[in-house]
Amino acid sequence: MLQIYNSYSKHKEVFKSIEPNKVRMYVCGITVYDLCHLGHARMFVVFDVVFRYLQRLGYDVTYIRNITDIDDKIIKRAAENGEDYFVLTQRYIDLMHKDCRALGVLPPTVEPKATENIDEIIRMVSTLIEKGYAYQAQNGDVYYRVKRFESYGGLSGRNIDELRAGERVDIDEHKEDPLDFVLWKAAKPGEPTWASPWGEGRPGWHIECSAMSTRFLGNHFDIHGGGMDLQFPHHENEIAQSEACTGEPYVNYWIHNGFIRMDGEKMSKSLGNFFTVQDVMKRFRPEEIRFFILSSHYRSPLNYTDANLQNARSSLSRLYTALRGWERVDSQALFDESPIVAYTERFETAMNDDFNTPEAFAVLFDMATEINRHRDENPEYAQNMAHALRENATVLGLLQEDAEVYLHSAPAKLEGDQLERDEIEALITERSKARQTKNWAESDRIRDYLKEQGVVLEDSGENTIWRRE
RNA sequence: GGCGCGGUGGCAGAGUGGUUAUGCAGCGGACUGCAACUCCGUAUACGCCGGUUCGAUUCCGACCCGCGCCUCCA
Repeated sequence: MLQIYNSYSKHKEVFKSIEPNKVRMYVCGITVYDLCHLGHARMFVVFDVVFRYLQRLGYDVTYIRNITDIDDKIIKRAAENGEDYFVLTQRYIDLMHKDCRALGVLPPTVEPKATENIDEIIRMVSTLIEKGYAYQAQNGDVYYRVKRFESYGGLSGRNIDELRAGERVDIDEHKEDPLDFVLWKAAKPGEPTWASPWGEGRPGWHIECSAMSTRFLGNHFDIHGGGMDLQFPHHENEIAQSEACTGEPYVNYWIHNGFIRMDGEKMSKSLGNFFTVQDVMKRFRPEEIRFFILSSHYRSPLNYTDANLQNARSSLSRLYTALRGWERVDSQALFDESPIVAYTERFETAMNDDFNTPEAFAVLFDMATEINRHRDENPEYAQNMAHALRENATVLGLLQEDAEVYLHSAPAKLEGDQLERDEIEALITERSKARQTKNWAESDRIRDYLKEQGVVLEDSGENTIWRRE
């Protein structure tokens, strides 16, 4: 039975979907004005695993992940570049998709954009005004009237008075209340705009998610996710907008992923201490990055260090090594037999506990040990265990590559020369000849040379296999 | 200041009121021409102080330290 930590209740709760066998899930994607950094990657990967695991449990999942393609930062960046905002956003959307593909992130069911849902946004703002939850101010902006929404603060655990007393609320003379937030921004010269009942303008940030989630998932849906930093005010505001608009509960389970850290601090754009996914992929395989992300629980902070990425490399190498030689055979004779099923049950128990991927990893490693242990003496069992290992890893989006291909692949986009496969194999042949004549000096010379080139040899009897490290 | 999260062995990272997490690294052994891979074995642990308990790393309280949100941010 799946349990999910609900950020709203601050407890783990048994997951029960609104409709039997169906899950409707919305996740806040990114604002597309720059390259994805590791923090974005964590969000993509974490919710990809949620998506995959819900499907594994047999749910028909509708997964919506939006793209924010109009906002202040986009407009500013486009102006700096002297290009149209939609040229800028399209470029970064393409790059985001490229990063996601590399990281093994499955496409969501629908990936809506703010600018393609302006009608829905306008409709929602209109309803909020009609119901007295919103008002147009002197400056033309439309604001949400926070004090009208009684349960405001429920998600982030704060109340309106505390927020008002907070030091960082900036006073805006146009707002009735400093906590009110913008739903529709009146046009400023030179900005992209859309026509609306309140004049030319563009949507505020929070409203797009309310509008798009409602459009694609209905008024009330199962899961809403995003980064921890979106809990307040973004998600709090979404609840206020949607529930005020529809009069129905908005979301049953809120899931928030933790941050990536650099030297103990949150990795973020504003602090400037971030690595882009592309930066890291110059030195590590995308799968190593994915492994690194899933090696800690999704709600915990995750420290970015070279050592941790190296650790992911070694660990993944161990798993692929166990899979080597058991490639994609359909035989399932033993797959359903109890010793193997027991591991899969342990794996699911781990995942059922709020997507405990580190615990799930432990099971995968135990399976790997089991394969290695029985490789020679009971190959049929090992084969089926390998099959089961791969099946379980699929839920994490890992170990999908052919083991031999993975282990032969370059772990980094090295500058300079890298030995080609043919050269490596020629050297191995040469070394084998030396070994046959017990010319150990020559044999070791070749092995040392390859080692310097990042190629490790493994002898087993007459055969020698290799991998890159 | 308000709200919240966390401090686990050399590193990373789960978990539990009494029994091996797991991975990497270390040590010993097997395998090997030597290695690598693999297997077997093994050491190192639960921030500090009290309390509850037969027994606490695990529950409760205080304290120290770190982090996050309160402002755009995954």
